[in-house]
Amino acid sequence: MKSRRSSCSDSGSECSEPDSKSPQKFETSTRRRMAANARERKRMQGLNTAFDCLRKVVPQWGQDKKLSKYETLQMALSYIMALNRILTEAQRHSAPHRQWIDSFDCAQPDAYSCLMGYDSVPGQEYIHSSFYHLEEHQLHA
DNA sequence: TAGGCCATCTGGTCCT
DNA sequence: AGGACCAGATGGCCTA
Repeated sequence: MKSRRSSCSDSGSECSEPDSKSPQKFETSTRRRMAANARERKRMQGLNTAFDCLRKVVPQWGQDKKLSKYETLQMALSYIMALNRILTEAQRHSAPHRQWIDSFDCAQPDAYSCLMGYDSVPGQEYIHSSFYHLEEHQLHA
């Protein structure tokens, strides 16, 4: 566990004034806050898992240091654009090999797992939705 | 020691 | 009402 806010800890007890509400209401809101904190923690862990998955498929060029989240996103963007360009060029210059290119079903979101080399990973849905988002963004650009 | 990166908490907003 | 998502604040850890 990393840092905690000193005054408003996991209990959430010091952030509001117990006297201003009935003890029961106070307890309810405290319990809700704790549950919300736990959900948020879990959500962020899922997000980090997705970032780890992304780091695995993005080129690092021998960098021993782990890419930051921002760097990972930048790298993913560059990587996708580069692959896209390669594919476009290949399609343009090698019509006879069209069949070979078309065989890359991995370009479909449903088949990302075969690109990534595993069948199912936690947070995969998040990655898929991100790719959908990217595609939509490109369509509207 | 400063700056970058990160985890966590929190309150607000939107959606179901 | 409650959950998901988001952005801001805060403090810890690490490196140059």
